[in-house]
Amino acid sequence: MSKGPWLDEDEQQAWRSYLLMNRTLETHLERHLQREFGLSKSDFEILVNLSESESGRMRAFELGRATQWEKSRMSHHLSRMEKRGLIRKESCQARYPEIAITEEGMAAIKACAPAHAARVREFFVDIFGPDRLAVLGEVSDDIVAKIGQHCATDCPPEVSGLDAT
Amino acid sequence: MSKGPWLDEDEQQAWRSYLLMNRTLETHLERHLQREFGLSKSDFEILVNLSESESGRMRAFELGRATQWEKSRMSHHLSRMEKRGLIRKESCQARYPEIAITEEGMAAIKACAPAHAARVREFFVDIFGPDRLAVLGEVSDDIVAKIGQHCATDCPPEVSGLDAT
DNA sequence: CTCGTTTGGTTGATGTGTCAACCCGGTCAG
DNA sequence: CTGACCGGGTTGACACATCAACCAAACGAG
Repeated sequence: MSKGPWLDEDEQQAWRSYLLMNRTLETHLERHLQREFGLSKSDFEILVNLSESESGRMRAFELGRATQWEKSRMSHHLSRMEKRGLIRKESCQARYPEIAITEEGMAAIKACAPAHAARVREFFVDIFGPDRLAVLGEVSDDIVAKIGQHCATDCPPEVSGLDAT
Repeated sequence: MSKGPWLDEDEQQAWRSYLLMNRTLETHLERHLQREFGLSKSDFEILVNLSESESGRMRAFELGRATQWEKSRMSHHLSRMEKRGLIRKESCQARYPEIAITEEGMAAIKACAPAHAARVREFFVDIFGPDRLAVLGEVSDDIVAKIGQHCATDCPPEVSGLDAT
């Protein structure tokens, strides 16, 4: 009953440790971000990308590429962020609007970035240490690559497109 | 500008690889679960716990301890799962209801577990390999411990309890 | 006994993610 | 020109998570 694809004890155990660590770390980081600065992880991600871009403005689908979000999620979230004054949708002359970070958004991310980085260092980077961290990075890339190649052949994202025909 | 708590290039890079891997793996696993078996990760987690218990029945707060969910999340989710027929709340003679897995729930998890395990193996366990996996498990436990101890001293979960005084 | 607290659990409001459907402007085949 | 089909983006409905407030039984000290 354990020959198939099953995980043995050790594997099971490591996998569960990993899952728990993940959840714990994620919630820890997000709670601090939220409580101290009123930003969600999602807000943070968007603001990081915008603030790192030269002009402080990007097209929505560039953000989508960078964050790997679905376009509808992006659209919803950007609307909410605009309502909160963190970004602005600028319709300039081009046919698609650009997303620009506002003063307020810039201030928000500058305020929270150091504390956030410090936490990542304290609870992740420093516990791994340089060597193991490097290994983790490599393995992570391998996993992403493997899933990517798997999906390329196996799960073309819901093509069958017939709209309303 | 990089002396404070800041992350250097390599650290930054590893951390981002890790984040991406995480998201990718999680969404990959969850999509398959959802599409092939109609279960969310949350459903899966509950059903795993119930099906692993001797009697197939647990109190809600035991599930809470096992999954680390907030009690309100648990309550909401159990209600939805009951509506879908995956579990049952049995009010027997004790004052608090027990959560029991149904035939249908049992069938669902038995159906999806092998495929799920196979994916975890293919995209995670086998890519790490036994040694690195073991290391990851240890580091994960360390991180959880560190966050735990940090929170014990630093962030007692919002005590101030005054109800409506 | 009675009041205050703790424990286990529910509820409702709100914010967020996902899916499917749709819209609109280009592009390309015929 | 017409009509299929993109790519980029929005919308609405729904599932889900979180928070705060609440409820009821059990416990403990006075």
